[in-house]
Order: sequence, then structure tokens, then C-alpha cells
Amino acid sequence: MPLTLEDIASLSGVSRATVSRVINDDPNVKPRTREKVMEVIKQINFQPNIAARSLAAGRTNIIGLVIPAGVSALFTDPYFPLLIQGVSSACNARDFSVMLWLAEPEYERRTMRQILHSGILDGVIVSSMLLDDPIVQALYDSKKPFVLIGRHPYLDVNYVDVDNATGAYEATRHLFRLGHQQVATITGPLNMIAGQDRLDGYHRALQEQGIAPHPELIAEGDFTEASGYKAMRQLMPHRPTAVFIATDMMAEGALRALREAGMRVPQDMAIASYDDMPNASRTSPPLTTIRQPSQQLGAHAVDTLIEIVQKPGAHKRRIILPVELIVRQSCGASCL
Amino acid sequence: MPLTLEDIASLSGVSRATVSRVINDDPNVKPRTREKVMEVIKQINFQPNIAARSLAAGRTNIIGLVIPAGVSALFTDPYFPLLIQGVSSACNARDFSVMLWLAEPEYERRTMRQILHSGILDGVIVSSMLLDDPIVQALYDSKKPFVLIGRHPYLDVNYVDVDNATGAYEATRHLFRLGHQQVATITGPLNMIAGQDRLDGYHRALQEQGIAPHPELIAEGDFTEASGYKAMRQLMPHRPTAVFIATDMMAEGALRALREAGMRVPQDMAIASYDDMPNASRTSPPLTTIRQPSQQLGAHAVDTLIEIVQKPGAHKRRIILPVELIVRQSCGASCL
DNA sequence: TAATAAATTGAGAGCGCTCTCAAAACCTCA
DNA sequence: TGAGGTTTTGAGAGCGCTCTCAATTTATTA
Repeated sequence: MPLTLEDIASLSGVSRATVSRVINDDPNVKPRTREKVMEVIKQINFQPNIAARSLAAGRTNIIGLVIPAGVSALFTDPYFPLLIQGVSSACNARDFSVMLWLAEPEYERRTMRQILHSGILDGVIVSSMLLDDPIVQALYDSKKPFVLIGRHPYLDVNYVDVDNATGAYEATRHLFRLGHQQVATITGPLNMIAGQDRLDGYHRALQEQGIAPHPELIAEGDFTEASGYKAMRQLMPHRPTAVFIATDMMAEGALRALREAGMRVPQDMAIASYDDMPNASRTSPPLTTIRQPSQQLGAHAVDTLIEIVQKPGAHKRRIILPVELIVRQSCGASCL
Repeated sequence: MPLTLEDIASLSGVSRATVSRVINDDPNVKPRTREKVMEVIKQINFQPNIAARSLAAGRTNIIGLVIPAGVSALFTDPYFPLLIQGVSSACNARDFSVMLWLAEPEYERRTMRQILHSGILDGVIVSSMLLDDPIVQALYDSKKPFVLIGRHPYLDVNYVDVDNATGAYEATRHLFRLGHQQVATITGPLNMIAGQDRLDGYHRALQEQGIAPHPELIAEGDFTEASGYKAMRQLMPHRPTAVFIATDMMAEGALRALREAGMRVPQDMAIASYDDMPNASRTSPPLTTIRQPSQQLGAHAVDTLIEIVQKPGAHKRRIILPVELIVRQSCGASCL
């Protein structure tokens, strides 16, 4: 049976209120008293009851991480473990805990209500939502603090994102610089902002070259390996000489399609992709790709959220993390 | 500002106690009263405050999922996303929520205390712990209900596991049946029970063949791709003709090592592995492997835990899920 | 040293819920 | 109709904490 504040109080000869002050780092405690109480706490290994604190103070030091499971790549794309790890680790460091919601079809009904109204969450991080995901609007309408991972196209919200458009632009430009003229792209799902932004970056690079986009050189994927495979097979008949692929995972599928077709990478087809997932350097050939700080993304989201929770200040936070082109063999250039 | 039981009570003209009964499915409520109250709840979209409930009733409908981050394969092995998904989904279905703890080095200090004493968790699921992980003993000593994913070698605890030894045995036997004599193995980390059990299965198959194990045909990995690569390079000089590899992820590394060495699979080296991860059918060649129900593992753990939480009955639950040999190309047999 | 200000502490209410216990309402049957 | 039983409801305590406010102790100054 866990001990209570009252127990600590009587053990250290002070009142419950004083113990509470010590635990919450209230400066108005005489150093000697603080010491005395801390000693008992340490010795007893005391941990205040979160529920009681939540009820009394209205804060829990728990945040929610919501990932819509509609994201089909959830199980295979290493982005998510990295993100989760980043969030979890940042929370640990700041004495917060994480509740995880892999939201399912039943979504809005129960899940949403729990997230919004159960009162257990100080704030919410939403990742990889679809454009117009109902939860974003719901959070927006409620007064609950929240941060998106991935920018939102029109709502005035807090978010953290990587510079998807610039990354895609740089990868595509890299392919142009290597002399390619027919640069195709395999996009992510266009109902997600990251998918759209990476396509925008591709377009920007085309525009810079004064090249008009060809619809047949653009194939939409959904971030999965299988969709990359399919998209590449769809592109091959149109004979691009290079492809910018919106994720490494899809690039793996594309490589598989090319291998089956007997095409060599980079000689017959140059490839640049996006993510720099852990084994991007171990595919054959290793992928030229855009490195994005997935883990930091999670950490920044947590930091931002906690900041908002602790002082619900006025202006919205927007953080865009920079990305970096990593040149390996799949593009056919050992250096820029 | 979220509404309270009291609000619902006055809106539906009954007392707080009656609303509480309705919410908790207490049979002692007149059907007409129940209806009346339910209607208000539905309309208001009421969600009881978890913290208050926790405080009053001592239950929260929240469970903890603990994964020691020491597990180096955490970020790349699709096993974890699947497991997490299984747990999350089962929780959703049973009206529970999940708190995630990717335990870090600081482990025992803060994290452990929070898990055990914060009072917010009805129970805990621990996955992939090392043998003699301190958290298991701590949970065992505390009275908190918990379930391990992965059996425990000596403690009398609740667990859910797959039949690692039998799976490994079958995979290895399959290689013997195909006529191989020199069957090596790449093991998982031997400080984890799954690593040990799969090695045991390998040994059992050797014994059945009347073959004594050769230390130089056994290489230890740590479940990562890189360790599979390294282990295969270590094994090659000893000229096995087939290898049982304890995870698909390590098999990918092994395939990479073989490819680099110019060896063909399965002609020059047959391979069978374990996990049947989502892209096991898309490696080249596709992997003959043991399919384990990772997602169900999580779901069973949740079910077991909730059962224990709800009636802290006497006997320990042990569930061992069966596994299945999936024959693809890497072993050199299209059928058994 | 007394008077005042500042620092420190404790008493007690209250957060929103559950649960016990007793009261009220409703049945049944003589 | 009324005694006795059963079903349904409500009053109220209390879960462990925070936080306000007043009381007490300590420091400072005239």
C-alpha cells in the first residue's frame, strides 16, 4: 500500500502542506526543513499519487501522443519508432509521461472523447494526421493545448515540422545537377501535408530548370514499400532517367521493381529519396537521401507542448527543422 | 470546462450516485432512469474524469507498456511496432488506455518509481526484458498486476510468449530435411530469453540428427541487421551450407554479407529465419521463416492483464502461442 | 527592547468521483 | 389495507493531493 503525503508528513514531523511544498519545489521552505523532508522521501521512495495531484491541481504531467493508424506505413516505416522514441525520451527528461493512442477507425467516438475530456492529459501531440483530420479541429475547438508534428495548411496552430519542401527540392535539384533531364517522382500520400510539401519541392526544382511537370512522371504512393514498387513499375514505361522518391521505404520498393526489371541503379536509373532511415546506407545501392531529424522532431514537439502547457501564452509556436542531403550511391555521384 | 457527474445529475433530475451507477453499468437502476441519464450523457458527450475515478475507486483503466530501450533493435525491427499496435488495439477494444515507457538508462530511478508508485497504472506489460531485468523483480515484489511478454526463466509470473524453441527447432529441422549437414546458427542476444530459446530449438534439432554442436557454427547477434551481417561474415570461413538465423532482421544483414561475398542464396547457402516480418517476402531471395503472431502477442498480454486486474485470482496465467513455418525461396525448397 | 516586516508553517476546503448505508418507493400476498 | 420484502435512490464520507489564508516563527529596524 503506497504511502501518502500525510505519512511523509508525520514521519518528518511537519504538515502535509509543507511536504507538498517540498515536492513541488516551492521556494518558501526553510532549507533545513526541506532537507529533513527530502531525506524521508528518499528513504521511503515516495512517489505522489498522480490522480490525486491531477484532481487537486489540474495537471498530470502526462501528455498524449496520437498517431492515426490509418497511416498504413505505421508498422514498417522506421520513422514512427524514431518519433516515438524522441517523444518518450524528451518526456522522461522533463518528468512527463506519455500515453499512446494509435487511433483506429472508431476514432472520433470513444478515443476522441477520452483524449479530450478524460482530464488525464495536460496536452496532446498529433503526428502524421491526414489533412482535415477531425481530431485537429476537435482539439482546436477544445481548449486543450496541443502541438502537431507536421504543419497544418490553414489552421493557426502550434506545430513542429521538418522542411519537407526544401529537402525535396534539394534532392531533385541534385538529380538535375547530375545531368538528368527526365526526373520523375514518387510522391507520398497527397492527403498528408508531408506528401504535398515534398511534391511541391519537386515542382520547385522543375520550375528552376524551366521544365514543365509531366503528369505521367508523377506517381502517388502511400509511404509503403509495396506502393513504391507499384509506382516504379508505373513510371518505368515513361523512361525517366532519375526519380525522386518521397521516402526511403518507397525507394526500397522501387529498387526491388528495378532489380526485377533488370535495371541497374544508378546507371540505368538514378534515385534520390527522403528520410535517411537507419538502413538507407545498407540498401543496394545505398540511398542518396534527405536526412531528417525524426527523433528531434519528437523532442521539439514535447518541449513546445510543455512550454504551452506551463504558460498558455499568446503566440503560436512554429518550428521548422532543417534537413540535409546525404549523397550515397543511388544517385550516381559520389560527391556533389 | 468539462462537465461533472453533478452536472449530469442535475440535468437529468437524479442524484450524482445514480449517474455514477449508470456510467458503471450497475444493474440496480430502473431502466427508465438509466435511459434518461444515458440520453443526457450522450448529448453532452460526457466523459468521467479519470483522475477522480482513480482516486475514488483505485482503478484507472490505464495500463503501462514497458519496453527497455536497451533493446538495440527497437528502432528498426518491425516487431515492436506490431507489438505496440497489438497492445494499443486490444486496449482500445476493452476501453483501456496505454502509457508507454521506453525505459532508458536512468531506468530504475525515476521511471521505475513512477511505474510502480504513481498509482496511475492498473497494471503493467513488460516486453523484451533482459534476463534478470530489475523491473521484473520490482514488479514481482510490489503487488502491482503485471504480465511479461516473453516467458521468465524462473519467477512464477504471468506471461505470454510465442513458442520460440519449437519454431527454431522446426526451421532448423527444415534445413536438415533439405539435406544440409553443416547447419550453423546466428543467435539473438543470449541475455534475452527469446535468444536463448531459439538457440535451444536449434540445439534440439541438432540432437535429433545426432549431430554435436560446433561452437564455431554458432554466432551471437543482437537482433539488428548489422549484427546479422557481422555474424554471417564470422560464420562463412567455417563453410556451413545452411544457417538458421534467429530473426529476419539479422537475416537481411546476413543476406547482405553473402551478396557482397558473391555467394548465392539458396544455392551456396540456405537460410531460414524467424519472425516473418512484413517484408520477409520481399527480400531477395524471400525468406523462409517462422511466422509468429506478434500482434496477437500484444493482444493476449492485454487480455491476460485485464483479467488479472479485474479478479486478482490465484493461479498464474501462461500462454504460449503457436508459430508456423513459412517456406519461401531462401531455404532452397519450394515445398517441404 | 518593542514594534514591524518577512519568512515559514499548518489548518482546512475542495478537486470529481465511488461506494456504503439508510431512506424512499414500489411489490407481493395475506 | 397493511406487513414484510425487494428494488431503487440519495446523502455523505473519503480517496490523496494542492492551494489559499491565517497563524506562527524569525529577522529587521527604530
